[in-house]
Amino acid sequence: MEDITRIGREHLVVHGAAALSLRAIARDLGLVSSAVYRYVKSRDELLTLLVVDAYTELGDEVDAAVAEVAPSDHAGKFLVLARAVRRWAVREPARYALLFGSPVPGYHAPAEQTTGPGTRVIRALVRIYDDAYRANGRGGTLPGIMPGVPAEGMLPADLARIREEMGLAADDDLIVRGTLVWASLFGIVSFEVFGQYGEGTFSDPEQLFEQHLAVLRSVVGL
Amino acid sequence: MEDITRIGREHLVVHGAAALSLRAIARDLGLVSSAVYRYVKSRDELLTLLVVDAYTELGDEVDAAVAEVAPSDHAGKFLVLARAVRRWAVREPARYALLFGSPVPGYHAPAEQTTGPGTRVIRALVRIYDDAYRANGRGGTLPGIMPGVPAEGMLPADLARIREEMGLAADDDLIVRGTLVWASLFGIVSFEVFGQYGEGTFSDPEQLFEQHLAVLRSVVGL
DNA sequence: ATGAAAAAGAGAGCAGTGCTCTCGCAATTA
DNA sequence: TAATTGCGAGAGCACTGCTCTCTTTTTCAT
Repeated sequence: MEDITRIGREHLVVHGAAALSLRAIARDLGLVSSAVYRYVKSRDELLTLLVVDAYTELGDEVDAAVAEVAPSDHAGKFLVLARAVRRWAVREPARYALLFGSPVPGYHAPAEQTTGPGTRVIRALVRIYDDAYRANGRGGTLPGIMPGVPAEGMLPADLARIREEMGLAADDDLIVRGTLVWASLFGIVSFEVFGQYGEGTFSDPEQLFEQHLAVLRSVVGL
Repeated sequence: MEDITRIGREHLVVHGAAALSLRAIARDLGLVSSAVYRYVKSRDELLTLLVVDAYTELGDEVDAAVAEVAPSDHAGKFLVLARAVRRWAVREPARYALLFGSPVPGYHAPAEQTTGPGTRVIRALVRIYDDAYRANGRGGTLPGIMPGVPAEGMLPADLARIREEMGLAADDDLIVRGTLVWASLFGIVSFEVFGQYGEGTFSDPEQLFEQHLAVLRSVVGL
């Protein structure tokens, strides 16, 4: 099993997510293709294995980075979290694509196995926001939402449910801003990893990333 | 050729990007597989065709939406642009994934065919920022970048080149914020389309999107 | 140690894929 | 009318996921 996931990981980084082939893995293992079906029920199950594996490694690295920062340094925790995400993504573009790119066709990750490791980053992020909110209050540094867009529809109920499920103190506005910064973080990382900025547009993506982080900090009041 | 792209588009929306099969398209056309190779050199070329097709449709809809707004209403133009992007993405998730998801394995879009239509949205977005900057100046509504993160490395040179190539008036800070909002926009759209928020977390994604837009407006000073 | 049970792998085979080749028919053009 | 060109058919190669049966190896209890 370990051999299969190890070779699978290698194939992932070399050939990409959707080109993952059980037969090729079997060849590398010195086995015939049918033999690996003893251990892995299908290609989808192998994908799930690799998804969980990737989520876990990303989560471990993010947690380790955040743990290095003093508990009261909320802004510092935010920065190292974001940098840990980017570092992992740049180092492992194929596995990043597996997690945050287009869903693999015909494959739907089973929620019961992937939601746990798949939510580690956002849970760490939310904890940082909420700790800062509890420590400093609202802070007053947040640029105000433009008037004329009150939360409508089911959104307030959703936010209340999220606050309860995750045991948050943050108000609606901060939760909304938190999800925005969360999605923005992966948006800018995806743009860099997937080459959406265009070839050679930014010769120093890390510098651009740091500038973006500085703005995102102010968005969420850190 | 039109039939091929049409059927290809249909297959795209039904089966997804990487599952695109020339043989299946040939079947739907009542042809044998080798016959379509008269018109399309390879599967990759068909993908390029569909990529350009999708970029063009997205660009057309964005441009049409922006053109409906009064030239002086820069914030309104920004909002309708963002909504047009989201609307198209939600309506065409498979084609959106083809453009903004993980790159299809083994396929590299030829720049000379895709960069033109592929940059229409960002060019429209940059034009909005820059028009607003020219009309209102810096505005002073932008929350300041936190101290300690001056632009370093090659970034200032890159920004200067971009300013010249696109004929911009905006200063470095606004260009950086513009790219951030650009990436953030596609980040939040991707999260919604690719289901990264989690099943049922937000029952009204459009409301969340509107809240995010309101914050993004303030990020770029609109 | 022996014999039964379980595990592991081999091999064939089915249906599908991208793609290349040759062959034949049909339409167009000189 | 004759030649050229365009278009489709069909076979074939190497690949994929996956299922089936068969054989070998290992494990374990007696």
